[in-house]
Amino acid sequence: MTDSFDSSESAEARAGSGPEARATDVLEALHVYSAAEAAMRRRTGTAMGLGENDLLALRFILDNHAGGRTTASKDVTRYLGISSASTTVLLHRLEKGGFIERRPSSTDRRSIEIFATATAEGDTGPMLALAQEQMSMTTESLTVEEARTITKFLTMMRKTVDQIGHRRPN
Amino acid sequence: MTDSFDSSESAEARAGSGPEARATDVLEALHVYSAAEAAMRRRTGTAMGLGENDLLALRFILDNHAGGRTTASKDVTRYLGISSASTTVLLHRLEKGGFIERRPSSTDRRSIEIFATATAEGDTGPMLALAQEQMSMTTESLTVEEARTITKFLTMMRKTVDQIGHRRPN
DNA sequence: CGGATTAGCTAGTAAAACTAGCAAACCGGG
DNA sequence: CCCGGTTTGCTAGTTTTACTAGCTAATCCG
Repeated sequence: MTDSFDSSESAEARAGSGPEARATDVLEALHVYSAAEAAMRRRTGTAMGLGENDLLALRFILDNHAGGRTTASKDVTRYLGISSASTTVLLHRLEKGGFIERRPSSTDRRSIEIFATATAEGDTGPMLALAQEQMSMTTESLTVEEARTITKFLTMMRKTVDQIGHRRPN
Repeated sequence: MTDSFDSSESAEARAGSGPEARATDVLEALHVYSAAEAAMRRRTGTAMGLGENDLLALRFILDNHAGGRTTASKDVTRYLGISSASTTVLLHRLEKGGFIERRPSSTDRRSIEIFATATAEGDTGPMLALAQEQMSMTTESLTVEEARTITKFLTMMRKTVDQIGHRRPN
């Protein structure tokens, strides 16, 4: 699938060359990674009848659940960057599929609280957990220094990216 | 938009705590960045009448062009991981928009060669270049050491991710 | 209290992917 | 040489999924 993306090896191959080449290498590696991740999500998603955004939303909800946080519709909306209407339909889709439950919030009667079902934990969980675990193994091989560098870099890049092309849905 | 992703600040805030916390911080930062990038691509794309995959394809073609390689329909198909039918329509869309030209291949008469037009270079270029430039500025502030660390990490992660989804959860 | 804002929903529309299936060109064994 | 199998790109019709517009109910705040 993405195995045919020829440019991928060049960044690694050049990973120790001239000073100007570095910056583009990083960008290219980042870009290649993004493509690989999207492809992975597509594989995983279609394998269990979910779209890319459905999967992202589900992971988001599971992550929140694991962290003891409840998730609301608006959170998903903001996380995915789609409209609130799309989010409604997406959540109904996940509910009908038996992955989540929607209960009215106890504190805000306009809002809903989203819970992942046992199905989502047991069926999706392993699937995502496997990915998560393999990725964790990679990150845990990093030194403290390296981890800090990478985290700082990614946060910087996120802020940069957030400022490109301003638009506000809903 | 993604500025409201509440979990985002935690990775940065914790970026100096325990050694085990680092690994998850890196993963979280990576996730958050991915979401931000996808949102950015969505914004940029709709701002110039192109979808996410259109933009990815165009960048792929421009990259190939810059590297002296010609692009065929099948290459785009494999790169994006979509069906050949979708690729056909996508390319026709880009052609009608004046971003690419499709010429019959000289060596294989079934195949076509895709060329980016001056419009794509001059019109899309700046748009993408702006993003690229801003991101470049970020990457260029890195030291050699940091750049190497990040590139190595991203490449490792890509390899990990490439192996996910070719397996069965049950 | 009363206007403004926020959360979620419905309805209808548009974009973009999919499947199925086709014609032309290419490749390779007999 | 030639005939079956494969590859490339295409059309047609369908499905998925996000969008816009606009609504109701709840909450916030001056």
